[in-house]
Amino acid sequence: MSKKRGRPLTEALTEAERVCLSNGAQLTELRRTVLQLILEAPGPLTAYQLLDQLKEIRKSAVPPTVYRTLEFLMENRLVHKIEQLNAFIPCSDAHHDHHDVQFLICEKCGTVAEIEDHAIVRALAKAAEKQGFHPGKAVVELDGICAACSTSAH
Amino acid sequence: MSKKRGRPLTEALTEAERVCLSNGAQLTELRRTVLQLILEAPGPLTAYQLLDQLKEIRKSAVPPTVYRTLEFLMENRLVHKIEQLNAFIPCSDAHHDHHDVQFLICEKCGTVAEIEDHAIVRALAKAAEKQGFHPGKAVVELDGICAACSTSAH
DNA sequence: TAACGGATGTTATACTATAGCTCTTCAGGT
DNA sequence: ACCTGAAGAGCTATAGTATAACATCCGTTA
Repeated sequence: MSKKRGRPLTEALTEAERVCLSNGAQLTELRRTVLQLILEAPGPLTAYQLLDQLKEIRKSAVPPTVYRTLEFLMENRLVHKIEQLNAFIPCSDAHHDHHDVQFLICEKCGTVAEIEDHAIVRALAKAAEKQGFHPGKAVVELDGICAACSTSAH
Repeated sequence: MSKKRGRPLTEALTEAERVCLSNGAQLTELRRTVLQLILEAPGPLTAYQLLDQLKEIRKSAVPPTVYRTLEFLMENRLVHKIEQLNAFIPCSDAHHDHHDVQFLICEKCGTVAEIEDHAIVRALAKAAEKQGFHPGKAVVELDGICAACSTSAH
């Protein structure tokens, strides 16, 4: 799994603080800790992987602790859930529309890339309209092999 | 939940038989029964809902029974899993490319419509190519309100 | 100080899915 | 007829994912 992240950790956390403030929400120590674990991970983390790590820091952590925290972080657009994996990744950009994002899941290395492709969004909207369907959130997850894994020959 | 289905039950089952044969697979009584339950349902069924129904017919049914059967039915393109719901629906058309299908999930009535929109497929392929990503299967699930629910005013 | 709302603690349980081994059946080769 | 191998199904146990419901703590404000 590649360790590359778009932003340094502290910058991402500061940004998260700002986002929460502007949403009238508080990034408490627990929430900040969980977000940090997700940011530091080389790939998607399941709730229970997160729980195991969290327990080392916060003895009282149990499943509801992490699920509640994840719910908060998702509401505030700081993390995404990957439905196929039951796992969570940091949101790469708090500014884009949280509902119109797509994921590229590499079956080799396990990394998940987040993209925001407007052609896809438009195609989805148009297809929905054709059916008289009023769309809310879209789940778009592509499985395959990422660029790095397909060039490195094995 | 609307009860409308595209095809009569027996026709769908006959077609399923044909598909399995041409895949060198056998639609056994168990598999046929499970498929029929899914076809008759007004909406998506979870594995355990299916299990409960199956138990009334086949006393020996346990979770692996239904999961194995579902795996078979998915491999043979007879059912789809809706990732967001952990639930299963019949495939509306065994002929289309099983990987390039999209779902419209109504939050009001719970029905799921299956579509095959080539503009979406093309947009996905293009976006993947931009990233050097080699796509396999795509999960595309749109949440929203279906035409029927948005016209009937409530 | 009382009342409240948000955050977290705590216990229990519900729901989803798979591992791994056994047993039967049936087709194909001898 | 006999052996064998592969597919299907039975069976037990357990792993993994998620939520309900109620208790407690704490800071703000009426």
